[in-house]
Amino acid sequence: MPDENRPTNFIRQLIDADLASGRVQEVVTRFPPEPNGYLHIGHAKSICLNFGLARDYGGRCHLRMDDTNPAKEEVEFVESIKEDVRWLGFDWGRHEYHAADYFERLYAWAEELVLAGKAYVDDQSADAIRDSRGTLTEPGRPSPWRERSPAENLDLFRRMRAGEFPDGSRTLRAKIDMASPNLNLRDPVMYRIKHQSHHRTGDAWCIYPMYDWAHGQSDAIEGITHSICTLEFEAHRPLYDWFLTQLGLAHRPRQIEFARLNLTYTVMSKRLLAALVKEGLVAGWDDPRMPTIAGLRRRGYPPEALRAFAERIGVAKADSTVEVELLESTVRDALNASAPRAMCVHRPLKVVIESWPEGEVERIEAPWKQDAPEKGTRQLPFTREVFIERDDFMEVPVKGFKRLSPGKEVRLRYGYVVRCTGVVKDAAGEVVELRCTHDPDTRTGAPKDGRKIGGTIHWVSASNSVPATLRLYDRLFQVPNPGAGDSDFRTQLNPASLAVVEGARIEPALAGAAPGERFQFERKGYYVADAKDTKPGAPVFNLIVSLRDTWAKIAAQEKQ
RNA sequence: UGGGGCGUCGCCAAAUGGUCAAGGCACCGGACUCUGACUCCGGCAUCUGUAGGUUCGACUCCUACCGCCCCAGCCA
Repeated sequence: MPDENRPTNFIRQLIDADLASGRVQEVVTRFPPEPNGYLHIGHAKSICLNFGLARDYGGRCHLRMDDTNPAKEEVEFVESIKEDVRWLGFDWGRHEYHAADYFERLYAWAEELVLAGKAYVDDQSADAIRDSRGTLTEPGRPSPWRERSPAENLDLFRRMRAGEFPDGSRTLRAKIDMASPNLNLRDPVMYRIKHQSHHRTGDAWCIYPMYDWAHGQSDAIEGITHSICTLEFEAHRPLYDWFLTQLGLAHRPRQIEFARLNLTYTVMSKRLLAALVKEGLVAGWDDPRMPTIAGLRRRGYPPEALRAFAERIGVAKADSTVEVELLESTVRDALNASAPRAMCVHRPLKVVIESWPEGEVERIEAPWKQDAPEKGTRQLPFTREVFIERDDFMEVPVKGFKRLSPGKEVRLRYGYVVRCTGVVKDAAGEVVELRCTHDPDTRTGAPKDGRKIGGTIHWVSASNSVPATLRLYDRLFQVPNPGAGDSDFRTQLNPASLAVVEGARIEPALAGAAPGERFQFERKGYYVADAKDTKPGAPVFNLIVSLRDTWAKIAAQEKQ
């Protein structure tokens, strides 16, 4: 039964009604991707919806490869799809199916329709079929082959299957209504001839079923109760139902349509995503800037964040575009709860603490996560020379600046309060080093005299830190709706979507980060050790999402 | 244009004839803070595409209009 705490939606209400009326006794859904590309976050919405419904209603969700077009599908995609669904946290158990496994059954049903005079073999070319389909306002014209006898149709259809005819020479069409205002009902094609081997059935077939003919029947075979798909299939529903009715199948799945996900600053179509990859605009399907599940995984997004996101955006029928900020907020939420904290200086500025004895190292024990003592601690070596963030020093501080500037104090997180006593510049006038003194009484608490320390900044030991490569990712596009109208999304790419920082310094405890391990680099953002490129001794971290930065916002407003 | 859908706060999205126009994100204040993070407090639609109508009462029913999306693949 539905969970009272979960937001309702129209699909749950339909299911509730079906259950209440006794139309169905259980809930069986399916996620039916075509294995012709990588899954993206829009698919994640559908996966969470279908598997989530099955989970909440104590039913089941099937994973079905909708592989009816051998020209586009590959096993590589089948594998990536399974990996992605699993990674998202869903389990289809033994219910993995392929539309291709139903080819024989579908064929037999097609013969039934032929015999019943409800389908016919059409010898027209694709062009001729298009020309006779009519337009939005004019009815179509019947094919000259529409009135063939069932016997002749059966013979022809069998010979189609036997491979007697070349590609495109004939089709099997449902005999419905060439004057229907719904174009999908104007004798839709059920089978086309394609002498092409299929990733699953090999060369067993040279005719392949169309989506409309395969989908509803596949649903029926599997006992699907609610066949959930996106809005563009709404006009196909009468056809979906027509086939089921003609076949007189006992089990009647019900098709329900919902609005697909759109995200700002993102493209979601497989075509555009493929173009980004093919044209080398990104580094591959799993480039961390891609909205593919593989890309988001490599980026470091935790699967629970994607699930929470799906929950937060809801399900409805109105076309909508969700702001990426909502996704980012969900990711921060998940990571804030789980990620250990650590320190990483992105653009190091050397600080010499003149009051600290040369060569002395104090090992400071700091928690991995302050509110989660069970996560343990790590040691921070405090030394005479440390690095701080260049941005955390201003020679002439603007108003409101709480970090370091000449004569002022800041706390080095988990360490001491230091005061800036000098600034060293190079010939060009660039600040290259700071001189400071520390207050030895401030290691564990506030200064004895009660003076307030406004800011705390992160730091690493100069001698006991490790260099790391940082990959700072930002949105791939600089416009909210790339490709809108007749614009070319290629011209809207964000040139700063990837910035590589080579000279960053991380605390020593981070040196051995395992690929895929996530951290919050305090005051900066959440990072993940890159799954492919991070190596012992040469760590590479990807920015998952930055921390909210109120100061940056204030500073930006001051500027205007 | 024929058919099918959809229009509630900047973005999502509840509400299914009875003072309830939820909630989240964003945004704006403020508190707290050894992360300018997190957390916390407060603000944010007299109004539900528009115009009429029905009703004691309408976001929810009716009518008309306006706007947006989908359909003319032997793609899914």
